[in-house]
Amino acid sequence: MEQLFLTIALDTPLDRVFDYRWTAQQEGEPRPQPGQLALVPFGRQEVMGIIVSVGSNTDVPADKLKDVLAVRSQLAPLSPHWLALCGFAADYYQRPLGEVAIPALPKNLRVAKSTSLDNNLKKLAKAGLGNDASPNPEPALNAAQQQAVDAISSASRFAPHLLYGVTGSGKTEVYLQASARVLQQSPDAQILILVPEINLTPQLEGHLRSRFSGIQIATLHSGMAEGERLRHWLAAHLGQARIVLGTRLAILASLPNLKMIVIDEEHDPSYKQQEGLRYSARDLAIWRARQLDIPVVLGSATPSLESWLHARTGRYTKLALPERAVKNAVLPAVTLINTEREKPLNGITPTLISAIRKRLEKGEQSLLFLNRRGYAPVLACDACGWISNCTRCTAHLVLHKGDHALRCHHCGLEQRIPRSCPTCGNIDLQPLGRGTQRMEEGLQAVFPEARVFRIDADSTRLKGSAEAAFDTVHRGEVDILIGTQMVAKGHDFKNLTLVGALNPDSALFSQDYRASERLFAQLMQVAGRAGRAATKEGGNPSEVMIQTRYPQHPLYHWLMSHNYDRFADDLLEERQGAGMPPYIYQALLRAEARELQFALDFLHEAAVCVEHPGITMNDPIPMTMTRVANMDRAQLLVESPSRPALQAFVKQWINALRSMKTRVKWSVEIDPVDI
DNA sequence: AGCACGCCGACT
DNA sequence: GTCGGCGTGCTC
Repeated sequence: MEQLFLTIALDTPLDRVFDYRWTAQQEGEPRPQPGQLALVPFGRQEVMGIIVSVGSNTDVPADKLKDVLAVRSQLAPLSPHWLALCGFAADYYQRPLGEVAIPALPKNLRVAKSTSLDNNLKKLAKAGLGNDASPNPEPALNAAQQQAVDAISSASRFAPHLLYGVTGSGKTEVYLQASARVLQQSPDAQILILVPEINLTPQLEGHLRSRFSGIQIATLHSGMAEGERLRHWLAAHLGQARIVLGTRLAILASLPNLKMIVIDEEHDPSYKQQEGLRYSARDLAIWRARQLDIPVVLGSATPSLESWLHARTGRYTKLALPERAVKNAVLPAVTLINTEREKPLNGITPTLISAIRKRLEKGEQSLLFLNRRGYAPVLACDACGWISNCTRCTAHLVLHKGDHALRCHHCGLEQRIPRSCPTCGNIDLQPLGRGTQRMEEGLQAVFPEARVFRIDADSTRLKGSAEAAFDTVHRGEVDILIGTQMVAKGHDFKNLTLVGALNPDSALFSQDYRASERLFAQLMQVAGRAGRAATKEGGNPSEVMIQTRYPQHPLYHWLMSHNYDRFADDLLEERQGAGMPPYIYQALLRAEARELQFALDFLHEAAVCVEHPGITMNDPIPMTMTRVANMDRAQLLVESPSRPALQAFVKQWINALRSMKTRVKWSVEIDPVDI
């Protein structure tokens, strides 16, 4: 009877692998393979692990060794490439392999029972995922699009392309036709397409289905039911699905025949995971493409400064789509409304009001963008100065009028709206500032005959309701749409000819140096919702109006001339001069404790606990929002112009921090985005 | 991280 | 007398 020892990676913070004993239970039982999943006893629990190697000896004493409970031999092993990808991510983000690889698998694969796996394998063997959408022919491309498709599909090796074009310039069509060529080149080729948000998948998925009728398309995102998630993951893993469309988590999908990766809106912050393993799906995509020696396409109207720099130095090939794909389409005119000179009434200036009225008269739609949900960001007492602060966070409780609640957007604390001031009893409490709910109410009062509609995280809390809400707008059942950044992405509204940004200024002077590039991208994106039907010959000319107190700000200057090139070049120069990313690399040590001083003390100790030549060690500082959910948070930023030097330092540092045995909760983030 | 064991305070 | 607080110790 064959006796083997399996080395297995488990989802635990312990930075090592574990050996288990395996004995063939019956004649002909298949030998376990690296990359297969194995159920093992661990401590007092049973957990799923990944076999990283199989051997006939072990250093672990026999009395400590336990037996493997089951090997999922019905599932093809995960490929060495996939394990290498997880290995790279683990190494780069400084986590154990198992903590990266295991959570990347669908939950139903990690449970003790294999019934869901077996059932889904059976289902896929019988019918696959199917795709009986009626086929749609390829439209003709303009010259720039054609050039882009040619460049991408003629690259048979690792080749990063930055597809640079405004909303409506036809980036999607380039993805589709480049994909078509790759799929034609080999009968089992797979393509991975990443999008920033779940909201965007249904629309693109529809395009893909009809263009690639008969070809199986898997989707992967966090909103899927577990069974469905497993089925789609398996279709990708088995190579049946030749196109995989998903959000950032899809970058860790198993794709045995991956031949091209597309990252749409590559600058989007949601590609950065903000909890647990804080990976950048975009960066992992680049690594994966290089490892497989395949092309990767990064698409954006406002590329990240990282990608912009790479395009300038020639590491990435820049493919520009200078015009809107609709023949003779014009970009919307961007104008500024100076709110110093023209005071807004209830958050909106007379100029913007009359622009909306004009659209109403013509039966066209208007979109108002306000990145602040709720009714008012704070409730205050005029008499004594009380304001609605969260008791657990350094934040205000936001007034939500519809459900009569004060709610903290950071810890979820919820209270009923007090009838009178909790400190002085004054019954006349005033909402300060304006959120989307209050704007909706105000607009309805100004335009009682208009159909005013709001889309934000609150109005679309229920599953599927976001899609339904967008459909309502598409069907023309809305005159004035008010929304947060949710409305800025993906959807193009045919009858929309006016976009108003109500209060974008706050990002101009933010602590976070990345805030302005995000604002530019956001305004550019929201502007792109309008006017796709407008042409030089007529149609509906569309307009973007921005209410601002700082009309002289360079950001608005470049935005009005649709000149991201200059904006990005200027920012890069600034960053280079100030020694900031993408010219240097950063890691952030975060600490949280019941009291701020504990966190700061820990960080001060951490700052001196190892030698750090070539590394800039900044001062520990409390986070901008110091307290969240009753924990005080502080951070320590370390920087270096050399990525390998920073990596090596952090590795050492983490070891030293582990042995410090503190009660402070800490974590290290590589390439942090919001500091 | 879980999940145990372990030794000191207020309760049926 | 027990239920339960969270300190520390271990996981092949």
